[in-house]
Amino acid sequence: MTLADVAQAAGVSTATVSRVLSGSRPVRADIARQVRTTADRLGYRGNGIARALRQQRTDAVGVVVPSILNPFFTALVDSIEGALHDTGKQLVLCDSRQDPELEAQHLRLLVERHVDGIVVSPCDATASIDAVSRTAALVPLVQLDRRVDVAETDWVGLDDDRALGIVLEHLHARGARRVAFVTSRMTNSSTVDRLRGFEDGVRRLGLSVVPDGIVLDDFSVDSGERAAGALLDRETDRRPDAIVCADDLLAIGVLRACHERGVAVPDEVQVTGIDDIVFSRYVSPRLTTLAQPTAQMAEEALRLLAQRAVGAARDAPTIRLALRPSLVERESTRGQA
Amino acid sequence: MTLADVAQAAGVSTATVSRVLSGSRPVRADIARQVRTTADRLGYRGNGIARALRQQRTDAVGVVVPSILNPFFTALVDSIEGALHDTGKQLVLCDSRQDPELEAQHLRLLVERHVDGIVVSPCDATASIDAVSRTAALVPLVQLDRRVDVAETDWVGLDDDRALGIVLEHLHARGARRVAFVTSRMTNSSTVDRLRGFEDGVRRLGLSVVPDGIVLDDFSVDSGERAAGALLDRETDRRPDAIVCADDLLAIGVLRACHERGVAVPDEVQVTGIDDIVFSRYVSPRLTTLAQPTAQMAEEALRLLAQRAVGAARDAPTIRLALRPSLVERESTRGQA
DNA sequence: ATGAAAGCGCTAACAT
DNA sequence: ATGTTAGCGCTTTCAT
Repeated sequence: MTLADVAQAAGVSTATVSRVLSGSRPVRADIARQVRTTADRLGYRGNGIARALRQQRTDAVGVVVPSILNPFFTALVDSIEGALHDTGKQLVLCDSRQDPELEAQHLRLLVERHVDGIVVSPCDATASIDAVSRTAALVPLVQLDRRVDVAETDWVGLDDDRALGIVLEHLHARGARRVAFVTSRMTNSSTVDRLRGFEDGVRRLGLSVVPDGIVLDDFSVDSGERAAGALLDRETDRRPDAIVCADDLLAIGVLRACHERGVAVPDEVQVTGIDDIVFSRYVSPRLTTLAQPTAQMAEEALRLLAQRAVGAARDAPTIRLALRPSLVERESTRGQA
Repeated sequence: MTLADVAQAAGVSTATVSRVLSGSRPVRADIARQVRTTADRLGYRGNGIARALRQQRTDAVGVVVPSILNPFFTALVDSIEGALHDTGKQLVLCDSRQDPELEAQHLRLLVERHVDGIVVSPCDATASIDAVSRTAALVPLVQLDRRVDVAETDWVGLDDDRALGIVLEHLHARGARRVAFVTSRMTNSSTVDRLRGFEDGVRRLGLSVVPDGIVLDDFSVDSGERAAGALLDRETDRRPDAIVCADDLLAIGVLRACHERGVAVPDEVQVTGIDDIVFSRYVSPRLTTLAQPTAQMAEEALRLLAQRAVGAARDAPTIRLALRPSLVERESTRGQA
């Protein structure tokens, strides 16, 4: 069942059928109707592969994330899928499982698949450099959230410096003075930027960091729980009065550790996260956190991709779009003083 | 940069280059080496679109889920992505947002994209029938988790009858006698099957259901919280001593409602979920639930798809694979009596 | 073992 | 406004 079959059955040329079905050029109304009826009757479907080969465009975009199981990336993928669908494109989803090799392999496959563009959140700030820059040389590519510092690609993400500033100002205004920071190992850009933002904010606001107050593990509930354990099981004067977390998973772990020890949140210790994942609203106490504008991030990323797709802007200067986070005040920090 | 370019540069025919790079037929060792070197030097990439057109195979599988934001489907998609990658295929992800129209549109696009197969969890037991059966007539298709009852497709999912049986036996053994069931509206197959399983189990074990003890809303934390509110804010003798939930989101909402009211779990009320989403381990008390074997489900689904792909089994009798859930005992039900 | 050439199904340039 | 035809890049007969 091909265009040619429809053309023959309708007694017209393949070009006419193509024009009718794609609407690419005007066709006499009665012929158009006739073609459409015939196509319908035969159950003609169209072949996106043949079209893609001819048009050099697949209407597919590849997305590579470190872990779809991380609720933040789930939300991001959801936003991207929605935005893509609005423009008639589809999403090829790849999970790098935090493995640079697997990530590189996925990128290679996406290039072979000739996707129209690639959105990637590189799992490792250094180990991902090669694959990302090689790929960017072949296909429009935009980095989202995490990035590697190679000059030649656009990036959309959170303004991490400002993010930590907002959190620390909030905590400071609510009476916090001796803080701790629970984060992941410094293998990705978000982590690095957030640590810098934390240190800048501490200095600026005249806060102090408790001894061994910066704990590095990975983005998971369990490691948040461990980290908080270490911060809470010590003499009162070395305990923090606020624990800032680099993401919500860690913060939820911290809340669990507090609950376990009967440490009152927010009265004894205030706790904050980043991302505003769905579950941050459902823990007790509900988590104060910084929401990432995932819908806007997705939209901007795809806009940049589309821009690079047209030859003109192919080697325009690259853009870094740092979006503003918004504080979601809930119950794990104190009310207005 | 095409095969022809490589062929010319290496001084051989395109056929030879193709044979070398795909390994489809033996080629003299020195020529092979020469071809590979040339391809490397030129940075030749290969064009999956052209290959797909010629081979009538895209190495892509479409996946359509009701909502990627539901952690159960996230886990399922993750499992599918992993299993696909192991077989060199990629995943085209579509979210129907619980909308049968959107779902139908996604299915149509996947057919046009000529994916090798489709895995779908239909969002509506009746409204999805048309699109699913039409699609199944054109492409190998397997239903996963939810299904519509059309004869012509394979299905892989949980043994829902048995699932509720296991839960109720567990609760009964732990002293529960007057139970309630919190579930979603009867618009999808899982829901229908689970309700039947619940009613069968109640009868078999001689349990009683409290008045208005079956609450229908949707699969969300908020609706679980509402439902539990209605069950708990009543005279003691009309309260359930166990609340069975049709998924973990509902159960987490129920736990919140209990916490809010100071109702002790599991001492006053026992609570169970289904799915074993990641967060069920991180609520307080940790949730007793029924784990779905998502990895196995994904694997079986893809196996069935591959089977249908070969012409032979194209119209073999359809298969329904009901997998056995496993109980994960945590803190929201009582210990061994 | 290698090459020549057909053709997968479509669109777009060109001709009428 | 419509038809004819080349060709997107690859794999796979078929012939040698």
